[in-house]
This record gives sequence, structure tokens and C-alpha cells, in this order.
Amino acid sequence: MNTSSLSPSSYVILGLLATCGPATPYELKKLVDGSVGYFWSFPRAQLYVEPERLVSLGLLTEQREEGGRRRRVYSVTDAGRAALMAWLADEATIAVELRDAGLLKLHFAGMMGAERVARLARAQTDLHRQRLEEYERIAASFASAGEGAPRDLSMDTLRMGLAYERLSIAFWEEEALRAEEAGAARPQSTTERA
Amino acid sequence: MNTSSLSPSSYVILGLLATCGPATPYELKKLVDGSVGYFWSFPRAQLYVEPERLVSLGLLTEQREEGGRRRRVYSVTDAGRAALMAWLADEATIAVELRDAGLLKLHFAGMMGAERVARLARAQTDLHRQRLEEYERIAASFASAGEGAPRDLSMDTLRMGLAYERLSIAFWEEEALRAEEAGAARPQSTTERA
DNA sequence: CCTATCATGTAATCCGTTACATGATTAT
DNA sequence: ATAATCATGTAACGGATTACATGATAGG
Repeated sequence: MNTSSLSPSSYVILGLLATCGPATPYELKKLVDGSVGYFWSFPRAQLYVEPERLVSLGLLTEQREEGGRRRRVYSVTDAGRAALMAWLADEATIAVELRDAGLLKLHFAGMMGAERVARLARAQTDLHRQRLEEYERIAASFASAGEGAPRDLSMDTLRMGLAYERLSIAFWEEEALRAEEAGAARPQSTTERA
Repeated sequence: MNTSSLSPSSYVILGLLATCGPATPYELKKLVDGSVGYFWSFPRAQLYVEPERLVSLGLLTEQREEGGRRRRVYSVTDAGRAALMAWLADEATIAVELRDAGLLKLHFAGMMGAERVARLARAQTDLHRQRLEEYERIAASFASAGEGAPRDLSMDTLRMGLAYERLSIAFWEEEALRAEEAGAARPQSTTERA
């Protein structure tokens, strides 16, 4: 069983099916959007293609409805559950990178005028504020929901999400300030270091 | 000019060539490793393939050395510089996601025993501690280096990196604690919710 | 009944990665 | 010379994204 070919997205599917029971791609999409989607999203099409692969690996089974829409319903097999558990149990270091295009722009932003940098920083601040609000809304809805499973860890990941967004807001706000200062001190031309 | 086909990695190449002058793929690799690589890495092969595409788009020019190794030296064209500036100036919201496989595991870790969760958390803590040390080393070397360009923003991105690693360490440490508590309170079997 | 929307799939493409393979310098 | 390492490329593959295209159901 070639389990080395499984990507994190594969495990999202395996995990959701294992915890929430059999589902169609469409239902999976709704599950993703309501949980992991906020920090591990992927396009809808993947939810139609990827399960096929998992079936061919023996990790899922596919059943088609008889009537009407004849849609595919996927369930995890024992092998699938095993693969999921193996992945979960494997604490080998996983490279994490702050892969943020905004930071990347900032890195090269020295080529631009300070005013531009400030704008970028403000836009990023807004973005993270929005995101924070979303997370807070979800957190609120979590608080009211009852506990499921042994210990519900989705609140934990959300806590990290909240903390990260707050950090980002603080960072970009300071960045905007710095840029404005720099701009005021030396109102540079638009072609500096062109 | 189809600039919509440029990925962030393309802009890394454009940006480095624009700020550091003409370079070969190998030199680019060293530049990446010494700067953006710490938060936007990609494999070496990309540095041989991607520039070709950028040449075909008219954003770079390629010159081959005459003697010996005949290696390719790339330089940005005016069009390339323009594309870079356009990207930098475009503050359209850029989706950022905390795409961290460790968090993903944590999200589904409820299926495992608390002991396993604690292990995961400890492994992640170590990982981020290492990362933090690296960043601190780089920061130290930055402090001694002289200022370049109008305002050197690479220190700014590094500040965010440092803050993010510290946050991650704090998060995973707490997570380890919680898991240990849960484990002590209810030393669960290995097959809970199997 | 017909239309809007909900739902479902497929095909083509592309970027990034891994693996393979070789050429040039340097040092001993 | 020759080994070791530095440097340079290419080919194949695969997951992810976009774009395309159609089927079913509910509501007016």
C-alpha cells in the first residue's frame, strides 16, 4: 500500500470521513468549509478527484446511490483508518513556513516609496482584521456547541488561528507606522532606486 | 504580456535580480538561501526552469558565458522591472493561510490518546525552537551588517518570523500541557473512538 | 412547465517536486 | 592524475487549480 503518496489534503478527507461518517463530495465540501477549511483549504474539484485515488489505494470505498442523482458516497476502510492513525502518530518534524505573499512583498518593498509600503501594510492589516472577525465568530459558535469525541481539539487550532491573526495585525500596524514615519522624514520620490 | 501567469516564486527571482543585479541560477540559489529562503523556499531546480519562462515572457534576458562553463546569466529587462513594481504596488488582498500540517494533525488528534497528542505537541515545540534559533542567528548577523538600499526591510520580515516562532512555541507548549493533564485525568486506551 | 439554483463531474494545464545525469574546478 | 566537490542542467511525474460542461431539484 503506497501510503507515501498521500498529501495533507488526502488526510483531510480521510479524517473527515473517519470522524463524521460516510459522505459525498458535496457534503465533504461543507464539512471542510465548516472546520479545517479555515486553515487548510483546497478547491472543490479536489474533493471529486482525490477520493477516487484513495479508493484505488484501498483506503476508501465508493457506493453509488441507486435512485436519481446516483451520487458517490465514500466511506473509510480499515486500511484507511490505519493510514490516518499512522499519519497522526508520526510526529516526524514537519517543515512549517510562514508562506505569506504579503511578507514577500514587504521584503522587496524597499524599491518602492514609503507611501506604497504604508498602503501595503494597511491593506494587510485590514485583511487580518477580517480574518480575525471570522475566527471570532466561529469561536463563538463553538462555545455554544456541545463537546463531541474524547476532547474536541478544533477549538485548540482555532486558538492558534486567533493568536496568529492578532499577531499579524500588530505586526502590520507597526509596519504601517514605520513606513509613515520614514515617508515623513524623507518624502521620497517615486523612482528611488529605480 | 501575460503577467497573470507569474507566481510568487517568479517574483522572488525578479526581485533578487532587480536588487542584486545579474546572476546565474546558482548564484540565485545562494541569494535565496541567504534571504527570502527562510520564509519562501523552493527547490533548486525551479531556479533553472523558471528563469527560462521569464525570458520567454520578456521579463528577463539570458546571456551565456563564452568560456568554460558557459553558464546562463540572467538580468531583468525594463518590462521585468515594471512587472515587479506592479506586483509590489498591487495591494489587493492576498489570502494568507496558516497552512501548518502540525495544526492539521492536531485538528484530528482527538482520535488518538492524550499521550500521542502530547508527543506531537512536544515535537512541534522542538521544531519551532530550532527555527527560532536560526532566525536569531540571522538577526544577529543582520545587526552587524550595514544598511543597504533606502530602508532595509528584510529585518522587518525577520521580526515577524521571530514573533511567529515564539507564538508557535508558546502554543505547542500549552498544548502539550493540556494533553498531559487530559492524559493524567483520564489515562485513555489506545483504541478510544476506534 | 420552466427557470434558477443547487449539485456534480471532467479535462486541460501548470507549478513545484523528485529523480536522474553530467560537466567543470580544485586540491592533494 | 584523480578524487572530491562544486555546479548545472533535464525529464518525468503528480497534486492542485482553472475552466468547462452538464444533471437534478425546487419554486414560481
